[in-house]
This record gives sequence, structure tokens and C-alpha cells, in this order.
Amino acid sequence: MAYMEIYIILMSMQDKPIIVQSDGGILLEVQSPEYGNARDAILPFAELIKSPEYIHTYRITPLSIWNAAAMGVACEDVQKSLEAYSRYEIPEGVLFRIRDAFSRWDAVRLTARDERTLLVEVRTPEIFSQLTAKPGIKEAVLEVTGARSFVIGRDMRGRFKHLLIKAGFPAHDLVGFDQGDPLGVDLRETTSSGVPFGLRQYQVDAGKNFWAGGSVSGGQGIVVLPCGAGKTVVGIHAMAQARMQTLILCTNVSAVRQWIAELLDKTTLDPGDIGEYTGSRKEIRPVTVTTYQMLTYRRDKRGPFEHMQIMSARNWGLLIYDEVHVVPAPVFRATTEIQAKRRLGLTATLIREDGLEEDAFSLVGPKCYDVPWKELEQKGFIAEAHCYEIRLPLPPEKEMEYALAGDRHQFRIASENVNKDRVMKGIMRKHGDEPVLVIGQYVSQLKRISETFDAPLITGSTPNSRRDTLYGAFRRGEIPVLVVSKVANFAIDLPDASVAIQVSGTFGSRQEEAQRLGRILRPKKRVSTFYTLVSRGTSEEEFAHKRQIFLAEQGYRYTIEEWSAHDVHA
DNA sequence: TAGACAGGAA
DNA sequence: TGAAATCCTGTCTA
Repeated sequence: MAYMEIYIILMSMQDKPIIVQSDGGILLEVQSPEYGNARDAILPFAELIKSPEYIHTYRITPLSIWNAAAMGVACEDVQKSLEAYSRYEIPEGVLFRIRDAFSRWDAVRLTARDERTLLVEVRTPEIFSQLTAKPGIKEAVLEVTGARSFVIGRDMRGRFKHLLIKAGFPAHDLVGFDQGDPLGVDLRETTSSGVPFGLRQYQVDAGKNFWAGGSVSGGQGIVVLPCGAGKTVVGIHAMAQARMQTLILCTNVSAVRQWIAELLDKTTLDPGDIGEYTGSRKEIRPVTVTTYQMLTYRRDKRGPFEHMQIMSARNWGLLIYDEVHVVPAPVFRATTEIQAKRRLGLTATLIREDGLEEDAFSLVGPKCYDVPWKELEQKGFIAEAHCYEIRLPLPPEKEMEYALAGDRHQFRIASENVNKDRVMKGIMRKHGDEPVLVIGQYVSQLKRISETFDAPLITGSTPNSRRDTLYGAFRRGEIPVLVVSKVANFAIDLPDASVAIQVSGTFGSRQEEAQRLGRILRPKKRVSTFYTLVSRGTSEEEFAHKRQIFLAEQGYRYTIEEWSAHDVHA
């Protein structure tokens, strides 16, 4: 394998753990004693792309540089970090592109001019002519006020920023924000159950960064924190600092309820101050919590968005985008219209697959905070977890069927490999009396497992009342094994288990994996163990790699175990 | 007022 | 690449 070769080459050399490639890719050796330091040094300006066992690949993109620049990282800092850990000289082309990206940051400034217009100032006359020739931007120019400046309408603020980033220039937005109607909200010193409540240092820092820039540029940005690090608390903190009416957007109804529960638990707000705007309730209150689907609902494809008006139903002072990496495009479009509102995005990972990261950057805001993992590790805020990928053979009688099947069918054969059942038995024996959660993708496979192990099964068609009963019984230890389908991705109320076994994964995205694993690997007293079962030599291995990216992103180490047919039957 | 369930959307 | 989950609305029942 190629990775293995690279690994051998790396191991045979000196102690510096990274190699910068001419395409901007960064290879990081995981086994190096300097791994942790190098990772924390490059993470502010590079994004993790691949994370197989020995070598992780990061990438530097214009967007990753702008995110860094927005957080106050300078070009020299990037250069120094790379030089400190790079085994070889850094390719000149890469340095050039880093400098170029930095030079584009702050090359275009947007400031308030009067009640109806904004002033755009660009760094050089060359950039001026380049931009004003662009379709869309050209039409937006109301008046040219100099060789490097022009005027646009206030209503163009979002559209302009969007066009600008597509043209390769992130706008530095210094226009400022609407005041928003006031809201009397403070953090409580003890939660409703009497437990002392205080912000953790990194939550304070995240809040500080979000407001950095004061009245003109403070109050827009994205805070990146791993699962379980208390993103909701960061949001609540921002509300308490803003003291303005707030609209909170979530991915699903469970998250809506969770937010409301957290607000009641940790702030001085009354139930009457907080509204739930979902399918079952339509409350608009000083603090309103809703779903993205609610906003994007339309009766038929060409019809209007029927609930989008809640964006302007009140004079909101702050918008919070929970899980900002999954915001649907229409919500971004709506967000272009309301650039005068303060906006906080919360996420565990900025990366999304469809290229909407530019929208998140230009319309919600640049990244304003992420935590060095080491800090979380040292303080025990990231769960201690052991992750195993177990590779096992297909049963001999399935091999021919697999070889002859089409791509789609192959994945299913690999997923439903019956050898997995045997391996599961072994795992359960090993963990004795610990509660075990079995997670899978195909309901038919899960049914089989559920029957084999005499364990209850929860799928999408399981009514909520039965789910609650089963969750409760599992939590109390009355049920040793619980089998769940994709509901695990969304169920916030899924009980903690210290052992999870994933028997089939998805074709799907990293976000989905992130969601799923994040729920399981929540910080808890006991060390958790996570197993992924993969059929060796099948298309499943490829998808397993995607899953590993998340684990590495969250700072987890994992181990690969190869099981032979003999091991499986032992 | 709450719930259960069907149907459509993406 | 496909399967299965979500949310919303609307209707019916108690």
C-alpha cells in the first residue's frame, strides 16, 4: 500500500513529523513524538483531509488561510509553524499561495457610509478594476468615489460578500450591526438542579473572540468545538453578552428541546421568554428556537417559504446557527438578506462536502475560535475512548457472489457479512456486563442481529413511546444490548453506552459519521470502546477511511485489528 | 390539548 | 452509487 511505503520512508528519517507537498498537501506522521505539537501548530490554518493509521493528510486552501487570518494568525506565523515541523524545505509554490491568500484577506473593506449605502475600499487600483468588471458586482456599483473605492446599497451587503468570495476575495465586513430589541438575560450561578455552573476557560475565550472587533466587526463568526465540549453553553454565553432578542436555528426538534432545556437550566430566562417554533408549536418569543426545516418548508416546490418570515418577525439582535456545517442553502440565501444581524455559528467541524463552506464563511462569518485539542485532553473534556477497526473475511460461500455483484450490491453483501455476528459475540464476552449499543445501516441486517442476540431493536418506525421505554430500560441496565438503526444519528436522548459496535456504515458523509460517533463518544466516567466491523478486501474498507477522519479530527486514536477466518470461528 | 398516523419533500 | 431517517402538515380520535 502507498501509505505503508510513505510510512517506511518517514520512519527511516529524522524526527520532524511533517512533509509539505507542492500541491499544498501536508503529510503528518502520527507516530512521531512531535505529532501533538505539530497538529496543534498547523490546525489553525490547515484542514484535515485523510487520516489513515500512520499518516494524516492536511490541506491548506485559501479558505483555511482566511479563517486563520480572521483569527489573527499572520502569514509569518504560518511560515514559522511549517518550518518548525517540516522535514524538508517548503516548496516555493506553496509559500507563494499562502502569501497570496493572506494578501487577499482584508484587501476589500466594507464600511458604513450613510443610512442607505456602504463604502467599499480595495487595496489597489488593480483589484478595483478586476472586481468592478465582474458581472453582479459591476451592476451593484452605485457610485465610484475614487481609484480604489466605490459605493453599493445596504441591501446588497450579503449578495456582495457572496459574489466577492466567489471572485477570490473575502470581504472584511466593518459595517456593524442592528441593535436588536433588548433581552434581560444572565447566566445563573447554579443550575436549576442546584449544581454550581460556570463557564470553562475556552468557552470564555470563544465568547471573547466572537465579540472581538467591538461594535463594528464584533458579533459575527463561527466557533468550532468538538462534540461534548459545550457548544450550547457558548451560544448561551453569547446571548448573555449581547442581551438582545435571539433566534436559534437547529437541525431537528430534539435539538430545539435541548436548547430550551439548557436555556431554562442555565440562564435567568423564564419559560415565558422562550418560544418553540416547530411543527407542534408556533411560539415567537424574545428567544425563539426553531429548525432549519421549518424555515425551508414550502407547500410545493415552486411555492414560497411559508415560515421564513420568523427571521424578521421580531427585531432579533442575534442569530445562532447550531451545527452550522449543515445549514441548507436556502437558509444561507435568507441570511444574505439579514446581514445587519449579529450571527454566531456553532460546529464541531467546518468541512462540508458540497462546497457551501464559502457561504458559511461569507454569510455567517469566518471562524473565530477553535480549541487546541491538547487543552481539552489535559482537562478531560474529550472522552477517553478506544476505537478499533476490526477487519474480517467474508464467508467463503459469499465470495463468489461478491465478485459477481454490481457496486451497489457489493457494499450490501460486505455490510451484512454474517461473520460479524460471531465477532460481536466475542466482543460482548470480552466486555462482560457493560451495556452494548449495536449500530447499523440496514434494517434487515439489524433484525437478524436483534433475533440472534435476543436484543430489542429501534428503527425509524419505532414509535416514540416505545423508544423511550427501551432507552429507559437500557439506561437502568435492564437490557444489556440495544440494536439501533440510523436513528442513532439524530437521537440526542440516546443513552450512553460504554461499548458501541458499528456493524454497517453509510455511503454517506463525514458529517453523518461525526454526528453518530459524537453521540456515543461523549465524555463519561468509564472509558468507552468503539468497534467498527469491516469486511476485508471489500468496498467497505474505503468507507471506513472516511469514518477514521472524524476520529482523528476529534483527537481519538484507533487501532486496526485483522481477524482471520480462524479467529472468527474461535 | 395531545397523540397517532399518513403523505410529501429532499 | 441507495436506504432509511428526518421534519412538516393535515386529519382523526379521545
